[in-house]
Amino acid sequence: MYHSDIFQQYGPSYGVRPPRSLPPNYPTATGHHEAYRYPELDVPGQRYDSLFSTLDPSQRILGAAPLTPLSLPPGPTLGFGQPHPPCEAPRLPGNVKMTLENKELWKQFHAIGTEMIITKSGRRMFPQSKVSVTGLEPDGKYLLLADIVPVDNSRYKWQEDHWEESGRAEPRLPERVYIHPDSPAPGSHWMKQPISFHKIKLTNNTLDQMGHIILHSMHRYQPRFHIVRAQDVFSRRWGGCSSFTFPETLFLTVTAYQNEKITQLKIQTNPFAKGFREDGLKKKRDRITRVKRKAPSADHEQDSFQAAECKRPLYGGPCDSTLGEELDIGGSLAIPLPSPDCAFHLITPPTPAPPASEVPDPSSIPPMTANQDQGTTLEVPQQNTEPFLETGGQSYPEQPVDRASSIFSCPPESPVSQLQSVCVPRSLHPFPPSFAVPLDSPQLTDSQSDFRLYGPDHPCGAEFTPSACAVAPTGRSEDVSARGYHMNSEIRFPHFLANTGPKLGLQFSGPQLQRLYTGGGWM
DNA sequence: TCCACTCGCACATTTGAATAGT
DNA sequence: AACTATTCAAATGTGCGAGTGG
Repeated sequence: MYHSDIFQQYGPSYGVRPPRSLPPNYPTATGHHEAYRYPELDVPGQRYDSLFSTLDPSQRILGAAPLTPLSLPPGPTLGFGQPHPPCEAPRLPGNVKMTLENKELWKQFHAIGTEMIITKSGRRMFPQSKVSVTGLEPDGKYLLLADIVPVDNSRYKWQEDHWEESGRAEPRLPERVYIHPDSPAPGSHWMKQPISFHKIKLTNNTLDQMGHIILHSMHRYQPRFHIVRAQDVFSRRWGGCSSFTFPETLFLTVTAYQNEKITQLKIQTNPFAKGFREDGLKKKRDRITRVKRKAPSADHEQDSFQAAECKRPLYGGPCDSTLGEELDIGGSLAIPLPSPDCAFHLITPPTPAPPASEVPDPSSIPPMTANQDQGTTLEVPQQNTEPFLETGGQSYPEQPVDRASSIFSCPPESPVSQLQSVCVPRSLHPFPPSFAVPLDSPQLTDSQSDFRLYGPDHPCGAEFTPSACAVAPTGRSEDVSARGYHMNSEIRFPHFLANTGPKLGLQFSGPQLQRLYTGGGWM
């Protein structure tokens, strides 16, 4: 049974975190960056207004109540292992662990260079993100969140058979956080079965109001997963949080696949793309069409690829987030199966970012390798931009697969005033060269500058429940979908907490939140 | 001309309502 | 009346390829 069957009253909802202020060395007025910089977004309290300029201010997206005084570790992730400022909640105990469930499939894609299609209307990720969690208190309530942050400060282009940099990255867009629809749920619920984030959708539409995660095309991104102890998504206090990344889930965004191998692998492994498999009707028909339309040489190229690389099964295990179901891998791709350790990297621990002048020479940083023993802690200079995953060969090194050791736990927290202590895997696994994070990537520092949630006052006092602060969702009757909720409807919170310092500004909109609102009340 | 991007298409899967049977 | 199983249509998720625009 899927989670949502159990917690039907909690539809998936999306959150938006206002963009952090840009560091001094972030590209600004040069080149084309400025044109996309949305400078008004830097102004506390107005960051999102430009995104919804066509809406009456009183009806602009919601801003859920002062969700919490805490924040997720900010991006960007300039390479794995880079220290992150903390969430403002204490870390969850070190025995809280997360593993990537379908990592074999992720590895398949990662070995080639994962590409994710992004579309205006939003596209799901494939492979899907599916994780398992252990170490939670069975009766404690937790939220599971996911977000996607840029890995570096570059834009990429596909050159014949590999990716290469083609300039600086587009400015960062407002970051959105996907809240798993089961949230909040007891630890026992999260631990009893794998947790699928398959409903995450990626878009390149900067004006998106559906709550999809907005990304730039031709950029590299890293999904992150966060476990937050809280009574509900609107909790004002978090009881702790931990964040996790899995190196093999790094991907490049595209509007059309560039690497033919990725296309073939997606077709072979994604059930929705069955129609494009060699034995599919569509494939046969299209092949006929192509033969008529194209020069023979093009077909020859296609066939040679199929012959050379697509004629043996990829792997045997489940690869889909369709919980527990084995995927039908009908055919044939001969992408070499790497055997890396896919240990996740706990990115939680953390201290505020130091001044740029304190940034140490990356070369002075001790080498880090994957499969580190649990609990190992390294002293890592702050603001290190050295990638966790060093540049290496095209394939993963052979390493013993050890699930237990792939789980990483942190020792007790040290005072934030002390040198930052970061939990890192002991061994690194190399990305394919095209995916390696350049050592000289400009640093994107984070500043925990305070920002305001919408509205200067919050006349509803401490009551930040929908009944106290929200207005009923709107929606025309003709917009009601067959599935029972209003399309394009929003739930709006007209009242907001006055700014009292750094806050996470989660926002919600769209049918998901309406379902949350109408589906059974609030916890 | 190149290339990133959008859009419509056909196909496969998923979902949920309607119906039949127990 | 309640529950389960089956059927079917609509919704949704795919990659493809033509067309567009910078």
